[in-house]
Amino acid sequence: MLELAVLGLLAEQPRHGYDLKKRLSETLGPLWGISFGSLYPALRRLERAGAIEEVDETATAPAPSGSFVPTGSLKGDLAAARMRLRARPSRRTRRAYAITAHGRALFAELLTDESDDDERAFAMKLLFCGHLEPTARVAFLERRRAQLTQRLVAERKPATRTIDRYTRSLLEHRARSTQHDLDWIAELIAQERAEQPHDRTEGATA
Amino acid sequence: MLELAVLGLLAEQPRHGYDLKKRLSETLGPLWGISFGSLYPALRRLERAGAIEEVDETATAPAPSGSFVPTGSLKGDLAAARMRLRARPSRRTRRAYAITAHGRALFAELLTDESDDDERAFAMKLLFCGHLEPTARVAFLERRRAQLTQRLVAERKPATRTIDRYTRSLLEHRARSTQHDLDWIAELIAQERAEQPHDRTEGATA
DNA sequence: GCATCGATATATCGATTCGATATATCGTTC
DNA sequence: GAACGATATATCGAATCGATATATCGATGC
Repeated sequence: MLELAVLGLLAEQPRHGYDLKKRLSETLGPLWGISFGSLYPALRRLERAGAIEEVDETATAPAPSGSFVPTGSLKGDLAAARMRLRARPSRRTRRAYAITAHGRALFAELLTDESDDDERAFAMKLLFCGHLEPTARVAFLERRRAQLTQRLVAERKPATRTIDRYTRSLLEHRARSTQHDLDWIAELIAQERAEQPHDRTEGATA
Repeated sequence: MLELAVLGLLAEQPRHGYDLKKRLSETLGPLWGISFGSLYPALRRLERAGAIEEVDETATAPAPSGSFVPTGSLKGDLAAARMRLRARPSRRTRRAYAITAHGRALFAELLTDESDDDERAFAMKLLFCGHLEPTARVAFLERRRAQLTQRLVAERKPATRTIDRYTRSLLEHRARSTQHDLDWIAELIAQERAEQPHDRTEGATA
């Protein structure tokens, strides 16, 4: 699962481990945040699998090297050089990784894989579902909706045994939370359909 | 954390592993449900620590051992024995565990431990917070409230970087969910205070 | 210059948990 | 009495976490 997140971020641009961790932690929050203890092993797994490769950090996005305009002023050049240095302050043998062609294929595969649909996987996939075709994206959201609907049915049925007051409160709250999630997904799907009114080949709902 | 759940359930009555798993899974749901791969090791850890002990399943609640009246009739004894067997259909060398005095102390300690306050721990503790003193229970809920309040502050502040549409939706939904959780906790606290209007030693809120 | 400090950064360890799997036993059915 | 499905214990490998170790850089103060 973590692989998906790493590949998704590296699909945008090369990054190093600490950066990946920061991005994921601030997006996923403390809950579902990842730790170094899982990130670095994951990076090595991906590298071993040929999905990512270590790259020179100077070779990153902005523009091909030597692109910044020479000002002609020494002072200006110095300032620019300092800026560049500031932009990549290399700490302890920083190792940047870039995604490979094989990595992109793996990313696409993980993104459409239906066998690992737990809470975490859904959140991760949603973050990157912009990479999916509109049709596939709706299918992904519908899958989640079906999952939540099914869960809600199970949660709505009254408990078979006598339960503690606090337990009951927890159960009730959880059912409400599931309903809340469901409404959200339904809203997302509605937005998708509004933007893609065509293509109704697969008869989902009415 | 799993230890807390096991001890909490065994505090009511002796149970065997499969039973514990069933109870916890149906209460905690698929999310936060436990697996055998963690339950059985946990049972052995607890047994090794002297917190639980294996007991004869016949020695459960109803009455102390040797309590059922010897009928004097061989036929009657046989029927009674059969009844007892039927009452506890022992599958593959079923092993029932009971909590020990030391286990109860450990349970109380885990229940009031403030160092492990993640989502899971909160749900688990809430299930058993009926065992706490009203004061301690309110403190526990207040701790959770503070935690959620803090999280909400972090989630409410707009993202520093430009984010994807789906990412933004996820972030917004998460903030709403946190608010939802917060309302729930506030309600629980209000109920507690309504029932325990005395004791306002520690000036929480107004 | 240079000592120190805090933020950045990679890495590893032990413990915990999960998911899958193996295996045994019981009750039921035919 | 064979076959089957539910009950039940157990273990394995992989993934992850939380803590910790270690290294490097930039800034500060002297």
